[in-house]
Amino acid sequence: MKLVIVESPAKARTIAGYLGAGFVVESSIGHVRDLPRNAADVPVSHKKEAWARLGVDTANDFKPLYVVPADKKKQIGHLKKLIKEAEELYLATDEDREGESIAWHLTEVLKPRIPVKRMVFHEITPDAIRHAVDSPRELDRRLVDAQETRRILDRLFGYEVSPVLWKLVRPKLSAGRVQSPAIRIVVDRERERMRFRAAAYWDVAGEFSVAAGTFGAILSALDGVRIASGKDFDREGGITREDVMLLDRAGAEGVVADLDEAAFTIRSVESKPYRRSPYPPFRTSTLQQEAGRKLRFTSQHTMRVAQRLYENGYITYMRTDSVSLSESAIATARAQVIEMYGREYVPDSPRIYISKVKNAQEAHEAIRPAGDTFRTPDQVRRGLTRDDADLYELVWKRTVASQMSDAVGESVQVRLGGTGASGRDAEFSASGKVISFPGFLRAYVEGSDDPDAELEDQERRLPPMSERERAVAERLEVAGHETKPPARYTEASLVKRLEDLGIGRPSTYASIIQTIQDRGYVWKKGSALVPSFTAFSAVRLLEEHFTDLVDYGFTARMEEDLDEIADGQRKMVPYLKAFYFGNGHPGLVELVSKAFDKADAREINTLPFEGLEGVVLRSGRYGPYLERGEDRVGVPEDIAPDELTPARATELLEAPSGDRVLGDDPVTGLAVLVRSGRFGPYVQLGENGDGAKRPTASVFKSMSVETLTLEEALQLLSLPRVVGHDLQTGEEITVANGRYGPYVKRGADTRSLATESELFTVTLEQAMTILAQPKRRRGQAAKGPLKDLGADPSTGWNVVVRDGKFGPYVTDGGVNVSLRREDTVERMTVERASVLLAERREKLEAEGKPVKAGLPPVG
DNA sequence: CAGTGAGCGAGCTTCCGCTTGACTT
Repeated sequence: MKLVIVESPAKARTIAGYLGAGFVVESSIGHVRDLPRNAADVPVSHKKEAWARLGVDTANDFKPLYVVPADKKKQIGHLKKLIKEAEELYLATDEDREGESIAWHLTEVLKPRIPVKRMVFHEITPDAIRHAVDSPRELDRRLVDAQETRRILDRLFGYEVSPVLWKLVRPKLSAGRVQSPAIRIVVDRERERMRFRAAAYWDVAGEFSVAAGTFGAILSALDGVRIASGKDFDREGGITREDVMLLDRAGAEGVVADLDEAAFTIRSVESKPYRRSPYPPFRTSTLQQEAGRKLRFTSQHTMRVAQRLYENGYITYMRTDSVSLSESAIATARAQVIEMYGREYVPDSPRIYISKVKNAQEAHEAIRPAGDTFRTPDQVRRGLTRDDADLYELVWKRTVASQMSDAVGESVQVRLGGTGASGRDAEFSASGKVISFPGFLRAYVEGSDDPDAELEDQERRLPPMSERERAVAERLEVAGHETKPPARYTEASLVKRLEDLGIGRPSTYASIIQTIQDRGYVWKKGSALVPSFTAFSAVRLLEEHFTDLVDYGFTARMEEDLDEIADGQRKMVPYLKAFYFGNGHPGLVELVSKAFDKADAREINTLPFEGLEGVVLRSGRYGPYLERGEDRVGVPEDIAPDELTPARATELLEAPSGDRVLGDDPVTGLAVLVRSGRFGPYVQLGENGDGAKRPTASVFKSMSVETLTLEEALQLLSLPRVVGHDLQTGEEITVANGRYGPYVKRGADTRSLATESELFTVTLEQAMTILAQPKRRRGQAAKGPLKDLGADPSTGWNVVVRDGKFGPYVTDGGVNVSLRREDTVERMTVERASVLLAERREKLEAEGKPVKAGLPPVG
């Protein structure tokens, strides 16, 4: 028996059918080993290494630590069993960097003692598979090196830079080679929108009739001077040309009045041949784009549906950057076109598409209907859900159209003019398009992100007319226009932009979109991707401190370097050394430490906002807020950054706060308010305004905001209360409500009170009694140790298990250490605790921190 | 982002790219 391993189970099933008896075809289900994802993934043997956090030994030639992820263990076990019965192993993973790497990892994990052959194919047809089996090759270690370099670089980037964001922006944020430029693209577009100033312009639209019919035309020039239109303005609202005339409403109305009785003549009719070729077949990115535009699918939904179609044999593999079709697929497409539309709808020779995508690895075919004869959408629709059938139809149409003839026709440009009462010459123009042979357009028209552009493709017929023919203005109307800011990215257009930059891979486009939303960098408003204020802070930090890493060309340059590693012109270790430690330029380590030292959190979290004197926009722990002197007001989550105009900001700052006035304080005459704050409801004496501090007090938990009375509020505001003076020392004793609840205080000495109401009732004697008691540590003293383990055999100090805010821990009175994941309170022994404590002491010493002595056993 | 007093300590978050089921609700 010969064992063949491919990446995908569905592919394994297909190939098994082609190879027949004597072969067992199985799958690896993607990568089988990877760097440890987190501390829990690191094997015990390596936990102590300083580099365990990274999973890469940066001091020793970046040696990676590989582990088999939990969800792959079962399959690896299965493969190990199979290999025992096999006489030969064929590694048939994709022929690209990642596929070669999977093949190598398989040999490392399975350790086969039988002959191992590497076989590759780019299309799944019986001939191609047979040929691949008959002409195996060796594993290409240099290609594996290139993959390993890519993997390590991504890990170092992600795991070194993310902590900088945790410290300076917000915990749990992330940075990476792919996601960070993606966020930057979205933020950059929002910045453009914020800078954008609309420009208004007017023109005149006319309806004209000639002998053969009527048509619409737009005023294009007055006395030979071109009328300004949308393309003549820049994004700051300025006009970019001096030789055009800008019409305002009055100007446009003047033109209409002037032309009231004018006679018009056709001045020129120019026609040019029109020809368009079909689009190439789908690859992952274009499938996501078109499914987004035409079916309103998200990238993720498109991929889920495509996966289902693939597994059930409807389409070929859906994660591909290739646009090429197998010979048999081309033949099938052409035959289907002839059958459905006729022979004139296929060109004489087949169309061959070659990928122009940066970094294309071309391990697969384009996405097309599976099989040697394509089932038509009508044939499959019955057995499929609506979404499945719609996506199949899209794939089918695009594939068939890609082998069809060009669309051919004529485009026509007409100019006509007349003289106004004032003697001023006015010229109008109109354009039309007539398609004489639709070719591929019969089957497929690509969608567009821009609705105006979509109209461009449509046929617009003009009536036949000739030069010097008379035209009558049936109607002339003024029309006002405004320039529009550049549109926000959609999932589809962001995927396209990333692909154009060579960032990300077909298998990751959908997850990139997901990640940047999960991290709170981007949110969706309809189908538009809107960057959060956090994204602005993060991008700013990265731009200032990791300029090269978020450069849009970084991945493209990395890919060139990886190609050189795959070619043998360059070596992995020196490359990673230069990236990490620097080489004539600062390395990653230096950039990270500089960012930690120098970056100013306050500055990074100050966001772009202009137009209001004394008002700044900041991003804080509780989200974005506007600050004006003492006043602070939160910015609602659903406001997009470019919508926060000075007018909107003023509105927020002036908005009634929802505070309730309970009445006036009889002593000061000031208003008493209930407000809602960070720590819950509180009462305040006097309105904000002059910057003076206002006394406040938290509303007791036993009180309700709705029924709170002025009397209760005044009582609350009477805190802190002086209870009296210490009978011995004369020190003042007060009671107050603090962040840990009610307490009594004498100098620096404090004790908690049991209830809030005691704040009003406690007498001096009671306060003295409470203060005389030893300080109770919350939890510890109250609950006592969970378990007493007795004397540590190595130190002699008494060890107990206690419960803390981070869960159970052992302590000898000097050093504390949390129980590990594998420990439980019940199973804890003094021997185990002794080991944990020794480790902790060692670590403290290594970090130069003081190690406190423990306490001996009592008695 | 109202202000206010402590204590004893920890470990985690995160990358990109290959692939599917196995989970829970």
